[in-house]
Amino acid sequence: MRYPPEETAEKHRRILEEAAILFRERGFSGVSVSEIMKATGLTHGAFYNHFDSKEDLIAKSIEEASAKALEAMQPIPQYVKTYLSTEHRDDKGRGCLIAALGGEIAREPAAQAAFTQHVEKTLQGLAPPATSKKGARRQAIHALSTIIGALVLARGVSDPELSGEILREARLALGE
Amino acid sequence: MRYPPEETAEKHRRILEEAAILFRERGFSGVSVSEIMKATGLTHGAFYNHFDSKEDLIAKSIEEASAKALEAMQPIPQYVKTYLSTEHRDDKGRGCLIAALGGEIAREPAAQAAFTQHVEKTLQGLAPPATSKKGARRQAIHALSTIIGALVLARGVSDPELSGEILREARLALGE
DNA sequence: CTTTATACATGATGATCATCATGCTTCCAT
DNA sequence: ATGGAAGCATGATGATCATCATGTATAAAG
Repeated sequence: MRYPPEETAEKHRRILEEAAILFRERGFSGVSVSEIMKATGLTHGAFYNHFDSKEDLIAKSIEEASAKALEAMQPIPQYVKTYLSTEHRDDKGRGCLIAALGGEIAREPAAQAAFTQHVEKTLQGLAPPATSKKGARRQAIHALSTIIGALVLARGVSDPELSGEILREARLALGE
Repeated sequence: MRYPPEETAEKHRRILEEAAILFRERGFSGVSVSEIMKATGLTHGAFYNHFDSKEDLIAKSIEEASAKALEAMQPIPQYVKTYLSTEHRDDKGRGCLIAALGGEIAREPAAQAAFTQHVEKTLQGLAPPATSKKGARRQAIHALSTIIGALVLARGVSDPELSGEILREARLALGE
């Protein structure tokens, strides 16, 4: 049956939200369209009323995750600290898009435009043009690269001690 | 038909080699068992004479890629330079295992033991206990994290200028 | 108050896979 | 030499998907 536009828009939002979480948790190919729809309380049939294809959803869900991440950004020192926490390491679904999906995005052309925007905006958030200090841009690239790499390592490694060491040492190497 | 042991061993090696390349290029779920076998000149039927399952192959191919990577290791300055080159960025198949598959390995329990070994050995290669300088271990973790993160970013971004900037600035931030 | 299009559910469809079953041929142990 | 098993190819099997087709109830347009 037909539904009022607000309800439809709300469902659309929730599909995006669930997709953004599930994709970060299990990867693009690790989650089926059906699962995403089920997670939002609908069935697979409704999917194509909201998106053109799974690829389309992937691109849009990256924008969704990006927007939320940019809202929560902080100056470098605090950002590094929360980014390299064990809580972030253990909460992929709500965590950094880049660390969770960067590798797969490199193979998913449909996702790269949104990803590029996200990276550029994140760098600008870390090195505000207002500050415009010499080397601020380089420092942003350096810090972002380091925390992403460290998080990927800390998540992939099965030894909890090594995982913790990586987080800690990367934090210290970035000065606190 | 039956084949002499040397031929069989050689085929086994080539399956591993092709798998290690294809997985890095397209991800674990992006490559089928059939494709890998075809790439080595065999058919899918022979696969289970060599490995227990695809998961088994994944674990073994990580060991294969790791061994080759460790052979080619260098002291940090040179390592950083070649790691953050556009050539490495554009040759995922023969490049760093961690940057190409780190994200997926975090979701593949069967792969994590081999991955953990690889990370630990790489760190030891970058911070030789012989050198045993204060902070060598931290420096190794820092450098490795940074180059991995930078490579993931440079590969995922569709703007070639941004991609190049990331490689360059990360290199400079690590002191040339 | 009709009419129409929308949003959804259920149920195909066709493709892709990992894995298994079978049979043939050749190596190897006896 | 000979019986058995190894190594491979071909061809199931069954599961999982993305996507499409259809029916239906209702909101919105006229």
